[in-house]
Amino acid sequence: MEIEHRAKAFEDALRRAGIRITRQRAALLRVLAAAEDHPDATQLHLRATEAGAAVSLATVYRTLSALEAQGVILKLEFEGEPARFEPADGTHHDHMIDVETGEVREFVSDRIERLQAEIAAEMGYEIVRHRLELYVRRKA
Amino acid sequence: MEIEHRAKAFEDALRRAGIRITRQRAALLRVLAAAEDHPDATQLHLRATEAGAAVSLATVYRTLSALEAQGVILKLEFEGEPARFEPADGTHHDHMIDVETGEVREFVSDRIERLQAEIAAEMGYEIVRHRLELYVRRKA
DNA sequence: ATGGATGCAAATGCTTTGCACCCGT
DNA sequence: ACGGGTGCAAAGCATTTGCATCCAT
Repeated sequence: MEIEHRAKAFEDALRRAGIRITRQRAALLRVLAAAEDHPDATQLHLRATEAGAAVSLATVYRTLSALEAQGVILKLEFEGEPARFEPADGTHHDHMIDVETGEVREFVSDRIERLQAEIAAEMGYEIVRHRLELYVRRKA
Repeated sequence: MEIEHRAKAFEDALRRAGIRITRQRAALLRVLAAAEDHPDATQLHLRATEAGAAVSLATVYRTLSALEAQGVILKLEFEGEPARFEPADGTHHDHMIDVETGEVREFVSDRIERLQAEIAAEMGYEIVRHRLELYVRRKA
């Protein structure tokens, strides 16, 4: 199954970094692996709890930090809401947020990526990371 | 002088919106009009205080909200720091943050703007606002 | 004069942390 | 067994808010 496989991949990444796989971390990894949306810490806490794995909110935060440090997940900070998280599945993408519904959609644009790099280079910099968010409304 | 002129323009915008120009607001407008950088609420509070105009931090926040609502200033929310503010001088631009020094530089790219609009349109949306930040490092 | 604006301190919301106990390796 | 991990409650930070007082219009 897809989710289990993904969860295992996460575990391996952590183990490689010398991080212990505890009951609560395993639970969170499974929840994250199953996430189709972009849940925040509280939602992850809730999902883990509903799945029968008691985890404290503090541990959720601590685990998310560790996962982010390992590059296993990405932290998304949209305007005016708690941070959300998504599994880092390798392919970089940016986000489009429907301001009406809150729905988040992903998109990629090689051309924009290239332009960003060009602009930075022209000013004597190289890009470490970037953030591009489009707050949109469904067209009439 | 440049700064006074800018500050007056801010006052007019507020008066037009039926907002009273109090001593503390006038002081903050002057501080904002003089800001070359991108100060946060605490820095603005400090500057107003140093300039001899006592303003409470709560009022700084309340005034910043009002100014933002009038479109007179823009709120910038970079990663991992308190919100910063900049006077809205009409021309839209994005930001490049030097991760080493914290320095913020502005840039514009019509091409990126256009591509963003295209992408949104293709997906059936129109852009309400967007946020593009490049976290960069000086090139070797 | 009168309703919006201010100051203070308390409250909020998200996130982090100190500490004593626990458990994965 | 031992050192990292956990839970709990308390602390931290940026920001907001209730309320009594004040002042711009």
